[in-house]
Amino acid sequence: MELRQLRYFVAVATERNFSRAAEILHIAQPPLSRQIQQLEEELGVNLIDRSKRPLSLTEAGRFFFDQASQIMARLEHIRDQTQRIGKAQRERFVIGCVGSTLYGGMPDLVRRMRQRWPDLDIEIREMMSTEQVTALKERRIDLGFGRVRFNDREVERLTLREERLVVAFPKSHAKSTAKEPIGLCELEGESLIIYPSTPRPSFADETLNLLGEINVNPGHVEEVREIQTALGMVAAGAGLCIIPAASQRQRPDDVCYRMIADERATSPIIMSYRRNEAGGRIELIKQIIREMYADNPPWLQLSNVRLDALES
Amino acid sequence: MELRQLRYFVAVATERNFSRAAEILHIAQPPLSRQIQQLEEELGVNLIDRSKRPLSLTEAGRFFFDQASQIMARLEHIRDQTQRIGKAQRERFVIGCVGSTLYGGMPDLVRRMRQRWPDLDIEIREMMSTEQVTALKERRIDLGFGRVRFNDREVERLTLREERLVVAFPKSHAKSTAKEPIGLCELEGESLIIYPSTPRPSFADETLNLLGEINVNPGHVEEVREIQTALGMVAAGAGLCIIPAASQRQRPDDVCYRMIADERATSPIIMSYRRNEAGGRIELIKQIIREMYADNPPWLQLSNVRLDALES
DNA sequence: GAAATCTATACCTAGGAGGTATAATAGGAA
DNA sequence: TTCCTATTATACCTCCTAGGTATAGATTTC
Repeated sequence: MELRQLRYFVAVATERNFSRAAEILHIAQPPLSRQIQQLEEELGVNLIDRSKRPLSLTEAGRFFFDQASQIMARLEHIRDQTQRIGKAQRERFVIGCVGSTLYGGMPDLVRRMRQRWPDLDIEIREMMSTEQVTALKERRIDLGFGRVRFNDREVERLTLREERLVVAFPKSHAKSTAKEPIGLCELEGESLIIYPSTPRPSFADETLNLLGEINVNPGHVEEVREIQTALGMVAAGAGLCIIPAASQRQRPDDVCYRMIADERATSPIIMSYRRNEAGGRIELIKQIIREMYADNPPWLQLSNVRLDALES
Repeated sequence: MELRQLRYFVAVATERNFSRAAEILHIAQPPLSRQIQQLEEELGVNLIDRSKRPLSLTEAGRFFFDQASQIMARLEHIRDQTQRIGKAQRERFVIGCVGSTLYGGMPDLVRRMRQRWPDLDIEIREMMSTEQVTALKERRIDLGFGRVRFNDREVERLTLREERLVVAFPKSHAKSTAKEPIGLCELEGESLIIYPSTPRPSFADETLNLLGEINVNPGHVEEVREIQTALGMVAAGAGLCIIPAASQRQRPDDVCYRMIADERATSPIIMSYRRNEAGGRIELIKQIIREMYADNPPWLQLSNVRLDALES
C-alpha cells in the first residue's frame, strides 16, 4: 500500500470517474486505472463497482475512502506541525495518561507546569497504561500516568495514590437507590461490563482479579473498548460496571454510583518515566505533585494517598 | 512524502542507528540514509541529530516519529477492516453527528435502528455540522445530525427541534448560585468562552450572533476547539460559556448551569441527508424519530419540539 | 592517535510508474 | 436491436528513481 494509491483512490472516489480524476491528478488515465487495480489486488477486495456508470463505491470502498481521506488530511497536518516545531525550536514535554486521570489531577498539574516553565510546550496524549511503557522507551512521551503495574528495566514507576472504586448501576436496578457502600459479594451473579478490551493487561483484568480473589462470580461478562461505552451499556440496563471513584462524574443522570465497602478495592494512579533521564525535570514535577496533594483538592477525597513515595 | 519514508524513519528512530535499521528493513544502509535525507529536505526540517552517536531525534523528529507510528498502525487497521467489510458484504449505514447529540437522542435512535435492521452495520462518527455536508456528498456518511443551518442543492435538511441554551458558570462566580433563568443582558462585560474554533461557521458564531442581536457586548472572548476544553476553562474560572441544555450533564461538580430566560435563545438539532436517495431508509428513520419524540424522553425536556417537520 | 564503528557520497542497475495507442465495455438514441 | 459516444482496460514503451556496491568521511573508544 502506497500513499500515491490512497491519493489516487480518493480522487477517483470523489470524481466517480477515472478520466476526470486523472486530469485532476495530472497523469494519464491508464496508469491511474492500474494503480487502483493494484490497490484492490493487494487488499483482495473490490473497492469500486465498475459494472455501471457513473461508478459507485462498494461498501469496502466507501469505508476505505472515508479512512483514506482522513489519513491524507492528517498527514498534511503532521507535515505543517513538524515544520512549525522544527522552526520554533522550543522544547516539548509530552505526557501520556489514561482518560480517568483527566478527571483527577492532570489538568491542574499541567496548569502548574505551564506556570513554572512558560517556554515549555506541554502536550497531553491519552493512552492505555501498557502503551505508556513503550511510548516512554521510544521517547514518544516523557511522563506517564496509568493504572496498571508493570516492570521494565528502563522505566521507573511510582504509585501516587490508591483510588477507591465504585459500582455503576442502571437507574432501574433494585440496588441502585441505597446510599451506603456496597459489599463486593453482592455482585455475585450480576452481569458485568468491563473495559478496556485492548491492550492487555488492563483495568479490565484488575476488575476480574478483584472479584476472583474473594471468590465472587459475576454472571455474564462483557468487554467493551472504553469507559464511555461501558457506562452507556450500564445506562441501557445491560449490567453493572466497576470504575474508579473520580470517573463517577460522568453520566450522572442515567447511572447511579455506589462506593465499594472494601477498603482494598482500589485502583492505583501510577506515574512512570525513563530512568536516569537527563535534565532532571522529573524531580521538580514530583515537587509540584507534592504541593498539589498538600492542597487536598476535591478529586483526592476518595483516595488513600501515598505521599511517602514522593519523599525520595 | 511517501509511506516508505515514514516506515524507514520509524525504523531509524526506533533503532537510533541507520545500519541496524537498514538490516531490519532488508535494504542496504546508503539508500536508507538517502530516503531520510529526502524526507528531511521535503519537510525543510532536521529530524535527526547526527552530530553525535548514538543518534538522537530533534524535537521535530520526536513529534514526527510519534505521528508516523500512529499513521502506520492506523493504516494496518484500515487494511484489515476494509478486507473484513469486503468479505462480509454487509450493508453499512454511517451516521455523522455533533458531540452534543450523543447526550440526546442518538444512542436511543441507534438502538432502535439496530432493532429494526439487525443485518445493517450502523456506525457513528463524530463530526462538526459543516463537515457533515461534504461527508454526505462524498458518501462518507448517510445521515447527519448537526446544529448549524446551511444550504446545499444535494442535501436536504430538517429541523427536528430547538434546544434551549444554558450558561455555564464557575462555582466561584457571584451569579452561579441563583436557580432561576438568567437574562442574556446580564452577560454584558463577562469574559466568554466559545467553541468550536474550526471549522466555520459553527456554534461559536451562533453564540456571538445571539448576543450581537440584542446588543450585549461580552468582555474578553476566547475561542477553544471543543466543549470539554471550554467547560474546563469555565471550571478554572476563565469565563462563562453558553451551551445547549442537554450538554449540562457534563462536569456537574465544578460548573454551575443556569437556563437562559429568553425563549428564543435556542440551538436547533438539524437532520440532513442526500436528496433523492434510493433505498428510502430515510423515511423509515423519520418514522422512528417520530415514535421517539412521542415517548417524551428526558433529553427532550428543554426543547421546543418541531414534530411538524417530520409530517411530510 | 589508531582502530572500530557508523554515516554520507558517487555511481550503477533494474523495477515499475507514467506515457501513447488501441481494444473492450457501458449507456443512450434511433 | 444497432450504432454512436463516453469511459475504462490492455499492450507496450520510456525513463525516473529506489536500491545496490564501493568507498570516503565522521565519531567514538581504547
